[in-house]
Amino acid sequence: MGRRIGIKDVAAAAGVSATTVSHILNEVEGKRINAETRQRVLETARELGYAPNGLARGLRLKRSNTIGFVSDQIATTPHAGRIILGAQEEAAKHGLLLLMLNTGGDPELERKEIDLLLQRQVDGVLYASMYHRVVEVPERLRSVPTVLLDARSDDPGVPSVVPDEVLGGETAVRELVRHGHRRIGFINNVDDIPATHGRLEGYRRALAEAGIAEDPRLVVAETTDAVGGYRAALRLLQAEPRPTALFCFADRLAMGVYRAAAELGLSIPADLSVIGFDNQELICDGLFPGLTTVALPHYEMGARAVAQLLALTGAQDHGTGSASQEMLPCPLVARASVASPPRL
Amino acid sequence: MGRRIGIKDVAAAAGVSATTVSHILNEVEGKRINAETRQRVLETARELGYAPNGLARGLRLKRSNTIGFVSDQIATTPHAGRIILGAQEEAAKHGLLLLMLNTGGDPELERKEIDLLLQRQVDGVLYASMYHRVVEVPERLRSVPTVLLDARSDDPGVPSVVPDEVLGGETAVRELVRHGHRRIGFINNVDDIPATHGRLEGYRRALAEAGIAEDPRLVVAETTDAVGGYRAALRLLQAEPRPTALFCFADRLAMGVYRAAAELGLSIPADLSVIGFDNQELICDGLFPGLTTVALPHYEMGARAVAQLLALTGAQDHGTGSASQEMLPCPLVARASVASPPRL
DNA sequence: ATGTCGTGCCCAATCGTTTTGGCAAGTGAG
DNA sequence: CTCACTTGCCAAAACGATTGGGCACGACAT
Repeated sequence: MGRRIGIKDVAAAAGVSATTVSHILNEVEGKRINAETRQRVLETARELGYAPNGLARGLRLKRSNTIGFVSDQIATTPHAGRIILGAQEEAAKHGLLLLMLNTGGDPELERKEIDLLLQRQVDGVLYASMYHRVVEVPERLRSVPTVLLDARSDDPGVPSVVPDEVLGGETAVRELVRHGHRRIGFINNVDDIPATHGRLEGYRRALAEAGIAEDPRLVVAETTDAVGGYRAALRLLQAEPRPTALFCFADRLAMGVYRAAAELGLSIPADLSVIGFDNQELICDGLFPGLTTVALPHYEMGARAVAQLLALTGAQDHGTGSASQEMLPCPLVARASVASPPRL
Repeated sequence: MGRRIGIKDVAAAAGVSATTVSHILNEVEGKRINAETRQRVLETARELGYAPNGLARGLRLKRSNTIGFVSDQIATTPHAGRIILGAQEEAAKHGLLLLMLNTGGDPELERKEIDLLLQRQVDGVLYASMYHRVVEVPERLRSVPTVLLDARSDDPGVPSVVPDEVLGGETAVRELVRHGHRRIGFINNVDDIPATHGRLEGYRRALAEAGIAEDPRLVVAETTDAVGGYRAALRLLQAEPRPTALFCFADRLAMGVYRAAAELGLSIPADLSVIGFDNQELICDGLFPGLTTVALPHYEMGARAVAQLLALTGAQDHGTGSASQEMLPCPLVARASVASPPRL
């Protein structure tokens, strides 16, 4: 079991000092190296398959080229994988690796785990939430550049990346308006979170923009699951005149809406158009007809968060400088559940 | 911005040498320390909030307390989060952190990323697949303890953790038999992967065990999505006599089965019992009635894989020794889609 | 011959730990 | 008083990289 080969091995093989090897491999400015020597060293390094020891380098440079990914539950929610993926790929582009860590929402555990991260000398931390919400940044993280992911802070000095809920709501409703709908119901969520308020606001803006008066009977709030969607749809579809389209706070609600529509003998999209939110492929593709929806930009959020972190660590000032609370648009994903309203 | 405090700071504050502090904090055997000194050092360490520098320690110990988690696409598939979670939590129990990395199935990228991991001196690698399959272990990983996760190798020397597909199939069909079903259809997958063969084998064993002759017309293979399930169900439910229960290779297929049943005027579970596989909560809870299914033990697989890795690194021999190809059972998750068959 | 300068390389210190092999002081026996 | 032994601690050498400050040598001018 041969020891991993180190810089000294290369130096010895090439007949120079470790210093010189380091200068060459790192292309240090202001150091004069004979072209021939450089060539020789580069070649021996390649032949020997030399790769620097990250720990040693990190120790010396006080940088680990590693960023911590702390999340409450993210690893367990379905679409969250794309956040991780986005972050990981963007990080990889810059030679960074992600140290994953799930707190399960337990503050005690969170404290311990963050300490573990800091011990590992992470260059920065992504503090991610499983759904868009407002959080406090743990005290421990003050000492290291931190970006909030799918979460934001009340302190405007803390950088964050979240979806633009308002614009997302607008996008959904505009799509319905575009197809000619004027009586549009909205099944909202009941929780007091940014998405609830934001999407409602977007719904209203899109209606206003189209010159449609809001009918309060067309907005209901329900628990965000299929049963909630079912109940809400039954209620909404009793209103007179009956709405020709429903905007669901979440795709899961739409599952219930489909069932309600089937029971009422309404065909989607001929009699009723439905649009969701989240773009959970399992649901959207599983329903028939396919559910048109608005996607949360998970991948992009992950990527942007890493980019922000990089900007932060680049700047000397941790915090006030280039920190920004970024909002990403939620794109429409058209499938087959939206059509023109039925002729009366 | 005060420098992080190191072991020397503690030593100075406590009036002893760094050596002594190290001995005390690491509870080194065979070193005699005065009880009073020990107390004093422990206290100053706590007061100062000392935490060892992981990089320095790793460099010295040649262990990074970090394990690499390499996956093809895992971060993007829905239930995969639980694999990560299981691995992460088990790792955390032993003070290990997970370095995440997604190859996207690109071998070139995979090679580069694995090199990155090795540079970081990971203590071991979890090589995970997004679905149970047979893989080759990349050459690069030969130099470090590796465990396959939701994948296995043809080389029996390579340890791995996978779900027990056969037993899972048996579990599903037994549950139907237990409720009195004797005509049980199976909608299988079309791909040539272990799950396809395993679950079919399980189906057969359960039938045999119950003394039911297999009717080839009751087994069909379809693409694993709602549309496939729909088509397959229409076909199966035409057989005479009509099956009273369907076992679906995947929950997604069940979505289509529900639709087909509704169209045929069959009520679930009164007229038709349905059982799925995967336990994708989004689907199982979203369907009405809730889908009884067999769960893939994602969390446990992640945890077991870490445990195996630990066993490997403990043993001196990388490979042949305690390496095992482990199969985990898939537990039944009962909801509301299975009942006794209708009286004829 | 002496001084000056550029070129090409290397020495040694450093990062923060762990660990080996001590050493000084105390204790008890002879 | 000397010797042997224990107790409690510490100095210094790793680990593998980076880097500031050289040093030796040859070329060229004076």
